[in-house]
Amino acid sequence: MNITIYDVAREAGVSMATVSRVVNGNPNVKPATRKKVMEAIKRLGYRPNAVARGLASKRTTTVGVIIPDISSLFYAELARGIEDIANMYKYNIILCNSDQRIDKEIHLVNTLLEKQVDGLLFMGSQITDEHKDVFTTASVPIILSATRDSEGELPSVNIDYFQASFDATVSLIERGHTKIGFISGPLEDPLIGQSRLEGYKKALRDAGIEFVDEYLQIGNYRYQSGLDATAQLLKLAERPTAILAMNDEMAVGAIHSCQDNGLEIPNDMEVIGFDSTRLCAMVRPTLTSVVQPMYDIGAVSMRLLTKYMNKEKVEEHKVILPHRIEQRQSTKPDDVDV
Amino acid sequence: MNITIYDVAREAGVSMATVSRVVNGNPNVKPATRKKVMEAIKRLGYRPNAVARGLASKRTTTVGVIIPDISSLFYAELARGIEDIANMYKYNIILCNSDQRIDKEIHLVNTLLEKQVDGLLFMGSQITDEHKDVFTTASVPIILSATRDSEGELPSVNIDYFQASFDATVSLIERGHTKIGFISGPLEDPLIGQSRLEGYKKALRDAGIEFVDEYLQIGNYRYQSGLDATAQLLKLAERPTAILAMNDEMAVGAIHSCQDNGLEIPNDMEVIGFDSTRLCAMVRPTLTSVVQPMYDIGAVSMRLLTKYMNKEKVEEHKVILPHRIEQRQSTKPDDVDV
DNA sequence: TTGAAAGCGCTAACAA
DNA sequence: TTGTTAGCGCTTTCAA
Repeated sequence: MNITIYDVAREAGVSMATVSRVVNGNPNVKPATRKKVMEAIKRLGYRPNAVARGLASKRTTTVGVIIPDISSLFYAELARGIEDIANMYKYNIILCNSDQRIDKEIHLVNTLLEKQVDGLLFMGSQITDEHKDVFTTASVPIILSATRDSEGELPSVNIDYFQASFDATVSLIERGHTKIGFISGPLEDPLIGQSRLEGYKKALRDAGIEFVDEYLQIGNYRYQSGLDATAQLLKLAERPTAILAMNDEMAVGAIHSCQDNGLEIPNDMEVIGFDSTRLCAMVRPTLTSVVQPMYDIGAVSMRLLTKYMNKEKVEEHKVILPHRIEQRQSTKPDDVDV
Repeated sequence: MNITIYDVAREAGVSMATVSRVVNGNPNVKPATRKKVMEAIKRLGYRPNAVARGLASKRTTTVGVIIPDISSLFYAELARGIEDIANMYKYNIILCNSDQRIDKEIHLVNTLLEKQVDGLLFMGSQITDEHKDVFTTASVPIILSATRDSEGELPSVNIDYFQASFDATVSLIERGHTKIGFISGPLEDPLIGQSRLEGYKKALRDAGIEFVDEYLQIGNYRYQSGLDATAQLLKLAERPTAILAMNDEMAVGAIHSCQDNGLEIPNDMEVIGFDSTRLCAMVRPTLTSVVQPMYDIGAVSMRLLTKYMNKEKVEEHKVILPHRIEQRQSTKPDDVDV
């Protein structure tokens, strides 16, 4: 059998309550008593049972994290941000991969709630009514991380995808481009996929440039799809002179595809990626990319969650983190005033 | 207040025990009774409390995972393997980043044991006596994943790092190289870092090639260090004609550094990486690399852990997974028999 | 096939 | 400052 708080109490000649106080750092204990208890704990090798504590106190100091795929560079970085802050506040995280499958997502939410997590961090694509149904059955706070619901009812941490994509497109237009290829991720995702496409379209519209259907290519965020999408673009009679890809991996594919076709970057083709992952430095020429602060999104999400869990006042329930464009070699240097 | 098993029992007009049986799929329940209970559960929106269950049953269906850094491509892939298999066996994982800091590792093991995990998966660099001390206080199985203890007492899942490095070096020697640069990770890590260096040295020795101190460069597994290490190698009077790097990221750095210096790959320099991550496809020329099946290491580790947790017979406590070299364009094609 | 009841190891009033 | 005690919500004998 394992050592329990009761064994420690007997060994130290005090009550369970006193041991509990010592273990939990309650100041109402005479130093001498505390010492006795500490010694008994050491002698017995006592290790408090967090499950029993959780049952009695109704707090588990554990939060659930539902993530599409931890093996993706993007989400791994985000997860690291979450875990660092969780760790700072003495929480542990139960991490679950959902593969963006709705049934799995719902199932995981239920499982995590059964496990009595103190809060939930959710990353996914769309928030359906089914999601909202489970969410409302939860008695603990839930935060959307790099994910939004269309009505914007739930607390969330994001960047402004529309604006980021808009800005990147504008920066290309300002360089004189009118034929801009757009390599999107799947459009099923209404709030990231769609928003970014809308940002692109808006920038064109603002500049009086017509949207050309063939310039829109749908990828799957993988290298190969960037390669393929670009091959399609290059086949067009009126081929684009610049490409905006919705993540870095596809952008690297775009660069290579261009190079394979004898184009020189950035002179024959300018390319901008998205996410500004480490990958940007690992390609020649290096990749200009929209910085999406993934680690920060995770960290801020977790920080926000701790506030909800502690029932602190939260003034901003929907956090938008800033983005910017990191210039590297796949775009021409900005004109410099002399 | 939340709905408890007692509420369901009353609603269904049965005892708590019967509800428990239904919830746990115990067959000794009359179908009609089961139906009554199921309906009551649905009506009340009952959600079993896993913490209470854990306390009563002494099983949490949760395993602890201690990983150096989830944001590393290598470990993220491994973690995905772990989680997939855990999920398959209905376990959840509590994931913790250790940053390879011993004090943090020890602390995490203790925290996870307090949380009553049913088992532990440990990834780190070296297993010190301090590690072994905590490990022995655990009453649940612990498995080392991509990590080994020098004495080889604990169950573990690995590849043969010595042999992998040996094989890669031999393949270069067989291509006629005698001047082979070796970009290592930090050598503090005795079982991965050192083993691989030894494999390299042994291959040279077997071929009667002398080990040249300057050909050994120490990196930190990041792109920049591959760039820097290679720059050093290229400065040598007798510069290498081939480079073996201990991960893909550094190998890509090596490729770029060579190209920056006007060398053509693979003609002027052959390069082999390690891990065979997706990165290999994302560089021109594509990178030949030693395949270390990271996902599988995670999956097999978790599978092994389930066996221990179920007290099944395990014939092989130390699993060595096969490795191989994936030929791509950074090495010259093998001679083909006509 | 079902129910009664004794814990699991701890926290948190409350009392002293 | 310390102890007593009643749960927390469930599983698991044991008996019926």
